[in-house]
Amino acid sequence: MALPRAPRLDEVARLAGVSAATVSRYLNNPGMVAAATARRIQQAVEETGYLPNLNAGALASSRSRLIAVLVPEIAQSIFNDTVEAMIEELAADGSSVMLALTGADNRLLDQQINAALSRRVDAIILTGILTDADARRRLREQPATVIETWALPDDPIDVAIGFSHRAVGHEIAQFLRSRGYRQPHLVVPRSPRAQERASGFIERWTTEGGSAPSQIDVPVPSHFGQGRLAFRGMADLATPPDVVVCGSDWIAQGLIVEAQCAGVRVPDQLAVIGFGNLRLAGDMRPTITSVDIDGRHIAREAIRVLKARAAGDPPRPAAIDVHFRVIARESA
Amino acid sequence: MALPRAPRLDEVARLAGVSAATVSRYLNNPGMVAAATARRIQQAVEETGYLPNLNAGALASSRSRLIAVLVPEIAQSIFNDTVEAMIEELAADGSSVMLALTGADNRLLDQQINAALSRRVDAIILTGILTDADARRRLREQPATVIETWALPDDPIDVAIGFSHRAVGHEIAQFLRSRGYRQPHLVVPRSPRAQERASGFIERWTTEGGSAPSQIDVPVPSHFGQGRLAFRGMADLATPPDVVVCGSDWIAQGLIVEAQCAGVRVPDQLAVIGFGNLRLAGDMRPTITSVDIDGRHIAREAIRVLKARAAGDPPRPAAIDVHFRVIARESA
DNA sequence: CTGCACCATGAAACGGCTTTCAAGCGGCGC
DNA sequence: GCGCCGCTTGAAAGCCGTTTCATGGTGCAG
Repeated sequence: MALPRAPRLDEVARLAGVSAATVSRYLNNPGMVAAATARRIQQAVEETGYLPNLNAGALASSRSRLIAVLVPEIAQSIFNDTVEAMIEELAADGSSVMLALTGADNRLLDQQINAALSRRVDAIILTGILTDADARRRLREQPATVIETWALPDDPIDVAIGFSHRAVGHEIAQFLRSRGYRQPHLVVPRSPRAQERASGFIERWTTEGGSAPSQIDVPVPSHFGQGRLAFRGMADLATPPDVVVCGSDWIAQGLIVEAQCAGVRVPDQLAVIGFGNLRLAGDMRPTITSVDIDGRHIAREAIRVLKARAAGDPPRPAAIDVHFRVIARESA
Repeated sequence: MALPRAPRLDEVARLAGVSAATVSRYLNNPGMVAAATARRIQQAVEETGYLPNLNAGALASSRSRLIAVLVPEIAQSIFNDTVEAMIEELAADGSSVMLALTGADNRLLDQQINAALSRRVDAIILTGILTDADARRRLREQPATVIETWALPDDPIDVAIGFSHRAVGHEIAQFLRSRGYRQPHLVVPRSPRAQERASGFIERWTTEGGSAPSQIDVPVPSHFGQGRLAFRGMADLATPPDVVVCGSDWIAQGLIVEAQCAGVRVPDQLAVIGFGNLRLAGDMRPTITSVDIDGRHIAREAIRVLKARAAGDPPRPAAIDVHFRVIARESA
């Protein structure tokens, strides 16, 4: 196991018969060097197996090509599709992702922001993270681009890419009314986003003349087991619902399983709608009506912003609405 | 939005009335400086809001405090618990994680290894990734610690932390025999690990006098929908099974749902066992018998190895067996 | 009191790349 | 034939820490 020191830029340069500066230019901007020189350098790179030291590069250029992605957790997260798309798109663009977990309660947010800033990341992408006034101020007062995703705050820290959770609530209310449901029951995770969707739903539902829905709150992160519990909890309701609006597809799935075990047919006796349009929504039996969020779209918009900034665009706050779609399936 | 340049080490030093070297020592090894000096430095750090530039630090010390974690994907991954534990434990230890996705088919493995090496990561942790001879050679010929997890290869690249998938197969066979099942059917994802478990199962099952099980292979990543399909596929079998051995809890869950829809009672008419012991296994109705892997244990062992190496331990290959446990529940 | 060991600290030399500045060179318009 | 322009390239000055080596001072044994 011989471990010869990794080759350096100047060694490649010597081999190619040019200066280190030229090799650097070739690597970062191939068009800048003459074609013949480029060929010689490329050959030297291959011959030595040279891999640039990105730490040195980051130090010299104050551009780390490292993006911090902060999420509460990944074991059971509705954001995983978005995060996966983000990492893939960034990798294709030549950046790497530093993934940091802030915990469901955001306990580690400050610490992780510091870690990201210490690494001098080019950008911090927040997904599904609530930031208090203090954190927002800190994030505003630093040079990296900050992208909030999955929501559209009134006062974005920098750039926000997401959708209106309130509008989702409206749309679900609209959808269920159009299908003729009368008595909705809400199962709402204790997250600001989910609460906002619920509030939007109630707003529209009652405006349209519906009677106030019943509601139960559940802990985050939401998961299958909560759906089961939520169904059992419904036994206590004064007026039995004809449709359950679930804060996530997992909850919807658990609720359907429990209903079926109790002999309640879905959707004939009880309709169910989820949120997130996870793969299982289309796979479940019955298939689950849900709300689709295009994570890849969010990811691509984020990259677009980052590229624009890297190209010198003035950092000007923006809110990008990526919308959402109710996907009607069997369950509602 | 004023963006004054980030404070530097020497500014903190001047404010504290010491040299930059001393501040550096205090930050990396507080015990090295006198108590009174430490207090002054700490105060200066707080006053300036100093955050060390880890790129510069990495360059100077050739220690990046950055660990690359490579996984095939995260949207639907049985490794997420392990990865989450890994990131949390590493963060607690002061390192950050660069998460890279290699794709279900490992297509991006080479590219991601290069990205990690370019960042001069302290270690590369592979989870659920198959490496061909070429990749293994490359990984061996570089200075970073390489940790393979979730498996115990015969010839670890460097350190392996995992369990024997073959032994899992043995254990499941043993377990099902002891419960009196006679006719198993295997639903096996097309991943080397899953195939190895299946092979171990068959080995033990037939050795103990059981008749050869039927088997169907399914694509990776495995998910709920495949369980449903797998159940339907069972209609064609010559001899109907009395227990289905699934390659993941998701498959098991999908299979149970489909069985119930078909009027087949689980486990009375058909037993099911999963793998991974995801949270939903305990939440499903009926609860799913599964095989538990302690992801956090794997993560902690990995940290232990990294710390030992950082402390100067000679890099000597090792295979650490973290074992596994069959969790008996209602479904089998 | 001397000498020695040890602790706390500072000065300065890197670490490997980027980028500014300047210069060489060939070509083109006049 | 001259001057200017633009394209390539090189030299060298950073970027911001870490670490080695050296030094001054302190305490303790003899």
